[in-house]
Amino acid sequence: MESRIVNLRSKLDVYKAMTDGGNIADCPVRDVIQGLNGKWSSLLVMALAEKPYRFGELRRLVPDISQRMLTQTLYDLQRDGYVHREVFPTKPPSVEYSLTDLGRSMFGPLYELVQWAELNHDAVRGARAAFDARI
Amino acid sequence: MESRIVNLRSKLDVYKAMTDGGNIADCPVRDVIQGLNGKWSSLLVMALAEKPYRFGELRRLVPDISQRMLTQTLYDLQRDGYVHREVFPTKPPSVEYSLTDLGRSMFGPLYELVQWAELNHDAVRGARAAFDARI
DNA sequence: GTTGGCGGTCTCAAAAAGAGACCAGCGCTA
DNA sequence: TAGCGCTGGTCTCTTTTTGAGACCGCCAAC
Repeated sequence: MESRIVNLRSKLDVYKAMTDGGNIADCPVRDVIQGLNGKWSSLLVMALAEKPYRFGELRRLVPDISQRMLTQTLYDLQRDGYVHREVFPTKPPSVEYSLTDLGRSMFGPLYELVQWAELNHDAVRGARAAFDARI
Repeated sequence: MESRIVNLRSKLDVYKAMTDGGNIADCPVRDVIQGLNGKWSSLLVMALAEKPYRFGELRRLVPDISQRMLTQTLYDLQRDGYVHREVFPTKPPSVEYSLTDLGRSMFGPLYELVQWAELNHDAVRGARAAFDARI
């Protein structure tokens, strides 16, 4: 099984990849992860993995995002190659956002993490409550 | 294959999990993901997945983290149940941080994402460069 | 006695995020 | 024809988060 091989590989390998062998500050892996760390990035990728959406649709889909942050997060995702932006010359012009191949490829691992969160949010919330009670 | 089943499940399912079926704002999945979104969280989890570390060791291992953020991120990770904090009554007292079972369980999916980043950072950096050149 | 490591806390400045007003262009309605 | 709403944004202002670095008591070695 592939997953077994993965588990047998030293965790050190990946940690080294993340720290670039001492040159921690400008590590490419950290650089990439950083781009996904934003408050809204993963949520928007999850939404666009379902189907392409237009700006206003995303806005209504995620009502607690500000227009400013929606613009900026989509811009960043586009810049990093996860999202494609297409303007249709209708009146008024509409703009559609969709995942690129790279975005879809990244969606795989992200999906795993979200699935883990779905399975374990009770444990996390429990830990949080227990921690807060102990204080 | 499990992964095939995963791919066949509607992406909508997971998106719905992340959006809590309309109650997007207080969604538990988003809540959990949010705790991992910090700038330093994933890096520290990667480090602690290798082996337990003490405060000062982590500080030296990640030289560009401020002491303040190291304290706070470890505190948050501990609160969410990913990290265990143990004080040894030496002189001066030393504090060891290690992953809990929950933390190790979360490390799995996180590892996948980091591995993806390792494989694809060239593509991301390329996309970024192309995007910046086009502007 | 002074220096250094231990694991932090505190303060203040800088950066990022959030709230919401504002914009041009067009279609609809009154 | 005057207003209104929808399109996808930008601009400004305030609040929150992060970063840089001084400071803390304690003890051991020099």
